[in-house]
Amino acid sequence: MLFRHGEPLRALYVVKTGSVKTCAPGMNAEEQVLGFYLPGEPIGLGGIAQHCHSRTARVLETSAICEIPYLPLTQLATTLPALQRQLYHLLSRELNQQSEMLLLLGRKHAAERLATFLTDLSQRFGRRGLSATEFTLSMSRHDISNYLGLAVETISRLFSRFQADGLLQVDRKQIKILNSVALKRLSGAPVTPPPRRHRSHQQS
Amino acid sequence: MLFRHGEPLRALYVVKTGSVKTCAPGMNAEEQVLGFYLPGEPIGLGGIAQHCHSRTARVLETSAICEIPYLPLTQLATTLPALQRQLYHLLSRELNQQSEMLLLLGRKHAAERLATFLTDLSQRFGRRGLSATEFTLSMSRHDISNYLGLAVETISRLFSRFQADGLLQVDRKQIKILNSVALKRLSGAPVTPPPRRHRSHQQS
DNA sequence: CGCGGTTTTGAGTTCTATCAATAATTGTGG
DNA sequence: CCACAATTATTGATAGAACTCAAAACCGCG
Repeated sequence: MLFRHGEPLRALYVVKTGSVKTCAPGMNAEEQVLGFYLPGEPIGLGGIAQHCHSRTARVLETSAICEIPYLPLTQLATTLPALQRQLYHLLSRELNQQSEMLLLLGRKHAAERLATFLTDLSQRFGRRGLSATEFTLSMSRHDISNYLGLAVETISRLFSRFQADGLLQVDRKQIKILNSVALKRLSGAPVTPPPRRHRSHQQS
Repeated sequence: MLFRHGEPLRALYVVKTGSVKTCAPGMNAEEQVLGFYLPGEPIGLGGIAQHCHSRTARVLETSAICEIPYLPLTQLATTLPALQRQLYHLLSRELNQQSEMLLLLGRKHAAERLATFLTDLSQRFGRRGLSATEFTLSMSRHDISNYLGLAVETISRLFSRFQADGLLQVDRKQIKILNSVALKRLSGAPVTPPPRRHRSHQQS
């Protein structure tokens, strides 16, 4: 564990290799997964103001983490406007990512959520020079389900379905995206909004 | 409308009287409601880094809004560390509020969501010296449902149910909280986690 | 008073959670 | 290294929560 919710903030962190998840204490025992962090991504921004961590950060696998001591950073920031701006920028990026999650949790159904999750991961891997179509999930199905607000079984079923539909090739934690276009379309607004016809006896 | 998503950020705003909602463009035409702002609460923080608004802000009723020009503010902040810190603090508060919403949308069912929403409003009114038990909702059922990730009909039914259960007294937009304790308990982790028994023929 | 909009209520359907059981994988000690 | 236990993942059956469609009730307003 990198740090725990509530601890005094001694440093910020950047993932060098491996991956990290951040969690907040949920309602009933189980904590809520709030984000996954891949190489190059900064962790702990949310605690800057309170001088204590707002999340708990756990590594998902053997990882190399770069530690940025907090005090020197803020002191430097007071004299370096560019650094100051960069910190704002990172904070604000976090905020916008969370807004995306609000949209996902509030308006998307299960398949859209998983598709969004996978496309997002894909893009982030791609941005780091890694393969955008073939990667391994460092987090468990359980973590994914928690993050996406679904049941583990739903995630499992969706992986099976996506594979059956030729969107993915899934082998345990190894993912290969076969049809990124369809996946992306599925993740956002489907061109044809699910034309659900019930009351089918009322057809004209 | 106060400002629109994407516009250059000219000022931050603080609600003096009335109320405001912020929205982001959703997937299918309809935009997603991301927050409601009551008197005393600051709007527009999310855009600080990009120098442009990340949300659209719409007033919900006749309101008095205080405008804080952006440039002077940031310039002042570079020389006033206390102001700088205050800005971080507000940004970070926004972040934590959103985390709460992630929890709500990801793990709570409909009744818990509405109960959370009402207790939150109640507390915020109370903090401003207004009645915490009796207030009027400035937003439509539709806005509430959008914000909470539910259907309008569900909101309506829940208001009816809460009233039938003696939790609230609802008259159109007038709300009177009759049992704030029960409401609060409902909003978080119920003491007895919903003991749903299906397969009831298997009872011992 | 009649009209558009919002809210409420009702009926039926769908999606996803839950329960249950099995299979696959990982970890552990002999 | 293998057998066993323990976790994690998959698959199936069922139930329940919430959505959709539909229509009525209610409200504000010209």
